[in-house]
Amino acid sequence: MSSQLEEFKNAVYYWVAQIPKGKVTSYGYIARLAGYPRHARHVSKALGSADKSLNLPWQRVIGSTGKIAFSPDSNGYAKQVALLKKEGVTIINGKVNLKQFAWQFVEKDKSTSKAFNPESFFK
DNA sequence: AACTTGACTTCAA
DNA sequence: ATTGAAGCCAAGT
Repeated sequence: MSSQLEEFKNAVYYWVAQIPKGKVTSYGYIARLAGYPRHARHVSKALGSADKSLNLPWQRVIGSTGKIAFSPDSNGYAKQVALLKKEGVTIINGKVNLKQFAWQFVEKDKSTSKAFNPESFFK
């Protein structure tokens, strides 16, 4: 059996992997999709401990206000900005214009929502 | 057991 | 638009 922590991580990784190239979303949003509301801070922790072989687009996860979560002088900050710019996302003063780049997982199309089922993605 | 620490969020000045 | 306090919660000291 897998620990609850693994469940959480897998769910987070799954949803982060769904973010389309050139779009961004927030830690809190991922937490909700994963089924763990109020765990935004743990999403960042999970990403930090994610295996690099998963090739997760971690750079597409930012703060709820569109701000890069890393400290501006940090190493990760520069890396994240570079990666985002590379895929067409514009960053102004450390922030992304959410009106333009925010990703929302919309389930209005119920017929395809089945394709996005974390349960079947792992294992 | 008590306190600190985050790649967070929300709300009120 | 900015800032700061408070709320959040699992992990680490």
